[in-house]
Amino acid sequence: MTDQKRYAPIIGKLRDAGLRPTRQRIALAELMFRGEDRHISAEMLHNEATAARVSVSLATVYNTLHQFTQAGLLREIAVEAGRSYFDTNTSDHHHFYFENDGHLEDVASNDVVVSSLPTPPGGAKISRVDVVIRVRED
Amino acid sequence: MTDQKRYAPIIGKLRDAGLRPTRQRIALAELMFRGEDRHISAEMLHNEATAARVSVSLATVYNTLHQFTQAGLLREIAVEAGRSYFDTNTSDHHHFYFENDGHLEDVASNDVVVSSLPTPPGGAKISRVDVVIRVRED
DNA sequence: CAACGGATTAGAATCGTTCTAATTTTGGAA
DNA sequence: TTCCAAAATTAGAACGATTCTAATCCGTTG
Ligand SMILES: [Mn+2]
Ligand SMILES: [Mn+2]
Ligand SMILES: [Zn+2]
Ligand SMILES: [Zn+2]
Repeated sequence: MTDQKRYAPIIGKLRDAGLRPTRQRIALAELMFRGEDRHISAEMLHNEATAARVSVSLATVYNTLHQFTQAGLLREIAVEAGRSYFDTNTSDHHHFYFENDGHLEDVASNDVVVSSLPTPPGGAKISRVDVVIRVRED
Repeated sequence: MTDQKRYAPIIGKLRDAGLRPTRQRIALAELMFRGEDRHISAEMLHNEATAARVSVSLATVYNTLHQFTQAGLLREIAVEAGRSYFDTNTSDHHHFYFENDGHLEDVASNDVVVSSLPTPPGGAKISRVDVVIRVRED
């Protein structure tokens, strides 16, 4: 199987998002979007790329994460000051945050119900509602 | 009126929290807790202290914010990676986050209802539930 | 294949925060 | 009061995550 075929879905995804399918973006997308949904930091992704013998600079990892986010392929989540996570699950859902080790897990979408949202002041429009359930183990 | 009397409530608050009422802690508490509830960053508080001609190092501002948080006088909030806010309102409530200028506002406590919280995996205990309603103006 | 513009890169720079080690202040004991 | 030990403050260095710069590379289009 040629790489062209192997990566056809990802290349299409990138093209649809208006992003050139470069070697780096294809490899990073491959790493992030294969398998299950993930919550990944820039450093984590950079390490994974290195482990997979994909040579990408950290700057490109950041560029790619932000471009993907802007294109709606990822969602950026801030739970602790200092580090951003990027969520490969862009559907409407909420999170457990494990304070012990700082990782995130999805909450099954119907397991949190936010009823009765307030009207934002001054005619502002709601762009997103984030529910973070902070938990501690042991 | 002597300073001793003027600051008596704040000094009591500090003592109750097991913190020595130093000049710096009294001044910072005075700045933060007078007036309405606030969502303030370390840099903002340091600037306010400077403007009020209170000489405090930035390190002490950070120390104080963390000590107050640990003592339950403040609550730390992360809405964007890179910067922490400290909330003088420690009661159970949620927030609007204005993406335009990055400021926070309280949501009247009964205006958000989170019904049916999920059980955390692996016997973890919920320590807090944060709801952030991201809004955009204009 | 040429060429233009977008993408990548190494490394420097920036930013918020934390750390270090020296100095000052506090509160209690004598 | 005076003295001391512990706690608090501080300047500045260090840190970790992220962003910037400006040189080089590569994808696309003609
Ligand atoms: Mn970002
Ligand atoms: Mn903190
Ligand atoms: Zn998620
Ligand atoms: Zn608040």
